[in-house]
Amino acid sequence: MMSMNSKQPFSMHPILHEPKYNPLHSSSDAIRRACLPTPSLQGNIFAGFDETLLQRAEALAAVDIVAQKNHPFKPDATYHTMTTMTSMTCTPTSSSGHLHHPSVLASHHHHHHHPGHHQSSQGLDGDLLDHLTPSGISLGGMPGSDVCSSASHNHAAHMSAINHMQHHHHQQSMNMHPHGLGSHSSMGGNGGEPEPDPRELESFAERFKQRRIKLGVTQADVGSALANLKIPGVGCLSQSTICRFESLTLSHNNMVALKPILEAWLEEAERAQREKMSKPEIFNGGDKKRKRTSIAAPEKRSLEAYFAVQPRPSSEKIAAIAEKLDLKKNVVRVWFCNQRQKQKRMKFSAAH
DNA sequence: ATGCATGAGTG
DNA sequence: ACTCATGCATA
Repeated sequence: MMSMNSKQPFSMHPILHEPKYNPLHSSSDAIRRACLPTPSLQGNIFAGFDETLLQRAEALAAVDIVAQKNHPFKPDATYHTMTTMTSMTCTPTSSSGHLHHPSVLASHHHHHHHPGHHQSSQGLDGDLLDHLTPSGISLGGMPGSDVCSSASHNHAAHMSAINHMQHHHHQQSMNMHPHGLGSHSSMGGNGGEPEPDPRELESFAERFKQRRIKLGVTQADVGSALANLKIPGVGCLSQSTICRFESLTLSHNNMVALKPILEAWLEEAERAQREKMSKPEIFNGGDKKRKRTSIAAPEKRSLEAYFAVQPRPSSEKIAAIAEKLDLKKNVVRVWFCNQRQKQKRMKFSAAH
């Protein structure tokens, strides 16, 4: 047995590599913040009261529970993060596991944005959550469970050997200023990936998937195989990322950054296969895991309702919401972060 | 295919 | 404390 080889054990190079993608596009416009499944609520909230929102959400939630009798787990129970030194990273579902270093695929354009706050509906949220405020809650009837201040982040470090190095400034939406329109692509430092054209990306993703399947390779395989390409600054990627690439559920910049890499892999894979075909030879072919928190439907509904009113609640509000829903503050915070990311993607794809 | 989570980089 | 890119775990 000799089998394969072609695998490199390690490859850690802290290369700082900056993929530069032309800052031009910036085509993300069309900012619309409401595409959540609770349109009816949104409209009314502002008109009248905040409490309504909550009660509605929770009432619905309650109904939900009863109706479905489905309450798999307590929001709180499922949470544990222990990656007791999980070995390395990439060991997807099938075949090959290499080391890698995810990284730098980030693209950066210009940067600026203002995280802290902005936007309309700011005054509103205040009202909305007023009830939630600690004082309000106490009265409300949830004596409770403390948890309020608990930073609660039990996750032990999960040191994977991964080195992320990205470099990004910021980009899209919000603060892009259209001045400089006459611009053209590439001029400053664009050498490889010319157009951030959504159409092109879309068709590429589709072709990619098709060719990948033709090669008989899984998404996970692609992810780990990337490390074999030895592209500076590029290690392997997860099945998740490949899947998201194919389904266009990554941010535009992320898609643009990944495209050349996956394209390179595809070419290489097809070339390798041709080579194999040409010669009739042989071939060949635990620890503690992190537990994923599962937010129950009722809580999720409430969160969505809050999000519709205020996508960026303050820390205090997050804490209040967390207590109210009996969730860890960190879980709520992360939920909002993920929700924002998701919404951003949705906005983008909706615009194209 | 997706939900929740981590972490680097940035302010 | 946020955004963004990614990943692990899971439905």
